[in-house]
Amino acid sequence: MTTTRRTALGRPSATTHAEIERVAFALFEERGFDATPLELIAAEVGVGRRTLFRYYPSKNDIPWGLFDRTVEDFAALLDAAPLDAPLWETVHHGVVAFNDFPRDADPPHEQRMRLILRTPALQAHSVLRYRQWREVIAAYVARRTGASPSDLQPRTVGHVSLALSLAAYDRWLDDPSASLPGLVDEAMQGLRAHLD
Amino acid sequence: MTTTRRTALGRPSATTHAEIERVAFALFEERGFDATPLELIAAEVGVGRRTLFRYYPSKNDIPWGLFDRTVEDFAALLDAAPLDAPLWETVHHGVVAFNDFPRDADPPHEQRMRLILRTPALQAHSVLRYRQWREVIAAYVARRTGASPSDLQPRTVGHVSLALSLAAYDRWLDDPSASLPGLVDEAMQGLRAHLD
DNA sequence: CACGTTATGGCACCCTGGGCCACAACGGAA
DNA sequence: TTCCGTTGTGGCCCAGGGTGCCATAACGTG
Repeated sequence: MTTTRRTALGRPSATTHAEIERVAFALFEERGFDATPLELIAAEVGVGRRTLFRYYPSKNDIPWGLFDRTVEDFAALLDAAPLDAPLWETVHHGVVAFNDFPRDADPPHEQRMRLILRTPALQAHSVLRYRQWREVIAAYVARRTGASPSDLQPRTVGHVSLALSLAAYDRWLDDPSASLPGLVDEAMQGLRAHLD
Repeated sequence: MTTTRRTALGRPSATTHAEIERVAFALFEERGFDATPLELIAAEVGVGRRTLFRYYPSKNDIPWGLFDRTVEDFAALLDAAPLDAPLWETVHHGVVAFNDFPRDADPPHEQRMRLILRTPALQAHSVLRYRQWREVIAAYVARRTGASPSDLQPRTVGHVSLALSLAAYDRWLDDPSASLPGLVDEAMQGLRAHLD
């Protein structure tokens, strides 16, 4: 994305991802996602509609912020895990830790995830974003077990890890006072009990 | 949908879901989903573009055929299962059986699922369609355990069941000679082994 | 033959997204 | 100071999905 270039060469940017995000979230909150045309966001930010597409590939991508960055962190987090624990535990702890978001995020993590997971268009789009996240898990499992990332087992673990997270988010949005990582852990315990 | 009315009252329909599906699949196969405008499908079927929207709510819904119907069957299938087996087994067998599609479907199940799961726009849309499917499972689990369908456990089982199915489909599309229900079962075995 | 009923489909419109391109706004070199 | 390369902007135009509105076509019935 746009790391603040020290050597400002060429015309300076008219806005920032953060600025667009602030304006967009305010409007989404006020009028709803679907009822907020990009035209309006652009006007509010003070840029042309065309310019928004240089900051985000699509309207659906605006609420995600720097998710790509977060995915890289997730991969690093898994790689840094000790190898003496059982594989499933390592993966699970990674997933739990991943969902421990800073409380002072702006916009708040709850608002962001509520928007994404409760707006049909965004909920649909989310599978495309979560794809890379699943692949990080599949790649890790494959490396630990000597399998290929496209084998059934690594893919299954990727899909199931996402499933647990989504179930936890579902609950969390119903009652945001609960601990999100705690709910992910609880979902895993529930699954283990279910399969026992 | 349109069950063939014996008492034809008013103007008769100009086409059928089956007809649209046939034409659409042929065009999707030939030019790809994104590169096939509804305009073209309509022309080929011999109706107006506007009319297509009276048969399908969106372009994304065309490939799904009678999935709604299938969901009802799935619910019935779970309800008919004996109560003496462990809950997880009942659910799992339901999921496996659900994925045992007739070989003579038209268009072939493989072609349909390949289109849906390998086209990004359709892959995204699929979560909206699979929602009801997940809810059938959550409702069943809730009924069997005395919980609420919106509790964490039923939702988790719904999400995880879908995860297993998707992992199996992923593999199956790579190698369609394999048995799809077999792969779902294998995914479940893999998960159990993983969590052990 | 008129009438109610049901489906069609044209028209106007809004919205997302992308190609194209002139131009604006910088820093640096001459 | 002026010119130039670089980089971001944003207007214009178009394709395509999706919706509301409404006139009209194509039936069966009385």
